[in-house]
Amino acid sequence: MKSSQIRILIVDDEAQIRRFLRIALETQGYEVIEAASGREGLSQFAQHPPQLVLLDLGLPDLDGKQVLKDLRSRSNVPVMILSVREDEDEKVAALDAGANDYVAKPFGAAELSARIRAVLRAHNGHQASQPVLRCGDLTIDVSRREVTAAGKAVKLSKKEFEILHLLTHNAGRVLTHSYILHTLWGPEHEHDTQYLRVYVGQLRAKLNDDPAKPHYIANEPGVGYRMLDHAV
Amino acid sequence: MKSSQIRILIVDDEAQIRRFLRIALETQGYEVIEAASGREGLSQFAQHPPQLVLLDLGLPDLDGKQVLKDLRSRSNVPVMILSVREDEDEKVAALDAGANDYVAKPFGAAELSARIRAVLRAHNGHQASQPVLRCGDLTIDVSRREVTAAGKAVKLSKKEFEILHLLTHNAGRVLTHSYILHTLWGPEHEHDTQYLRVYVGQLRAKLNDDPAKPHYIANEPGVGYRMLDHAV
DNA sequence: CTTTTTTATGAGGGATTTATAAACGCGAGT
DNA sequence: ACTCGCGTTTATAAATCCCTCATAAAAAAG
Repeated sequence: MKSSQIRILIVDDEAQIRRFLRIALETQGYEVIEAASGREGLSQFAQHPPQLVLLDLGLPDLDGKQVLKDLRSRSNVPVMILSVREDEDEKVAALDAGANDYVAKPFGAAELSARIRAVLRAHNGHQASQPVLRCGDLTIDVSRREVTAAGKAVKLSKKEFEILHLLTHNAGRVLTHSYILHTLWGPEHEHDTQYLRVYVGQLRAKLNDDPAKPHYIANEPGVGYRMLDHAV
Repeated sequence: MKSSQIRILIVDDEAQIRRFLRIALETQGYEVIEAASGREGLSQFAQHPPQLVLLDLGLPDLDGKQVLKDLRSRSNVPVMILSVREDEDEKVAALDAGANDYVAKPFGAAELSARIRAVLRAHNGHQASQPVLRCGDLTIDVSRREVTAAGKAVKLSKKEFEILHLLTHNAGRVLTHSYILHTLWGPEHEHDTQYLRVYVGQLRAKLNDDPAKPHYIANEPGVGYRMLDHAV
């Protein structure tokens, strides 16, 4: 079994920073593993090879640059340096040692995410890889276009997938009929509510969902539909 | 093959900055060409394709982001944004629009050079990184342009090879018709879906692949194609 | 309780998408 | 000039999906 979920290794000795990064990255759909020291980082890297490494330069045991060197000796995985040091020589040294980017602390979560996307995009070759959506026992791998419900793979048509994707992306919120229709069918079909009923019915059939006691898609009479997110 | 010298295009309306950059880059051995506006930048890009673009966001005619968009619609050349704006949203927007790096003015010449090296390294690295691609019982030797399926050598034409290469490089993911056409045929044939059908048919014939029960190339109706990666 | 609105679901026709063969134009090489 | 391979176009049958319609159940309103 291989999902296209992207794994990121954080190597930083400050637990607070690791926490902050983990939360920021997991909400983006990334899988996060941590290491509090250079040696642990290298060991983690060997055991669970990540697609990207976030590396702090100030580590207790090994120097961050040494860790980078070791990584580069065995892999060309993208490495982004996170550091408090604003020294230009430091940046140049790290970048020339093989780092793909150098972000000075403090940094915003949004900028870091965008830089991660940029680095991954450059490395994978142009196509930005999208994360895996999860909602209860439902997983949606957008780039693979694969859906599993309660462990079982479910084959969906294009429109079915679009509806499920839209609902899951806004899990918990009620999406009005007209909003869904406007988004997926276009403004001219905003009032063709029947379209939706048919497709939601097909979706529920494929997901083994009972409209009377919905596990996934719930109906809000007169308003629209919503994806249930019982305890994410 | 192009000349060994690496060409960099600077797009910035301030002559002073262009001068500063030109001096800094030429001492590093780069060939430098300049443009003072967005339109001139795009025209220069078309006439003398550079290996890297340094782009200022604040241009007199076109918006910098529009220039980036135009560049991205026809090339995946590395683009680094130079900007006085430190706004985080601005950075995120530029990076997500396809920029490879975002450097805030004022910056040091040494750091800029190092970042340029890092971006170029990452860009060149990913092409030379995998000399032979493997996916199931399919092997693709990129430099030799040789393909074997289930042990047997398969002779492919240029376009057939490009399609198979692109699909295999993103094995598992669904690549949309328009993405494949845009990448291999160019933006103007983005909607000529029939091209693809013919070539995918030829590929499947040469690979002995049955469209009804595909072993290699699977169709996602209404979306695109994907290479199957059963248990890598 | 009756009426009206909203929802669920099955089934089939029509339109779109796909697979495949085959013809055409073009340049490279013989 | 001829052939051959390749990329492009056209044509057509088959497969698939989207939409429509009909009907029944459920919910809301009167």
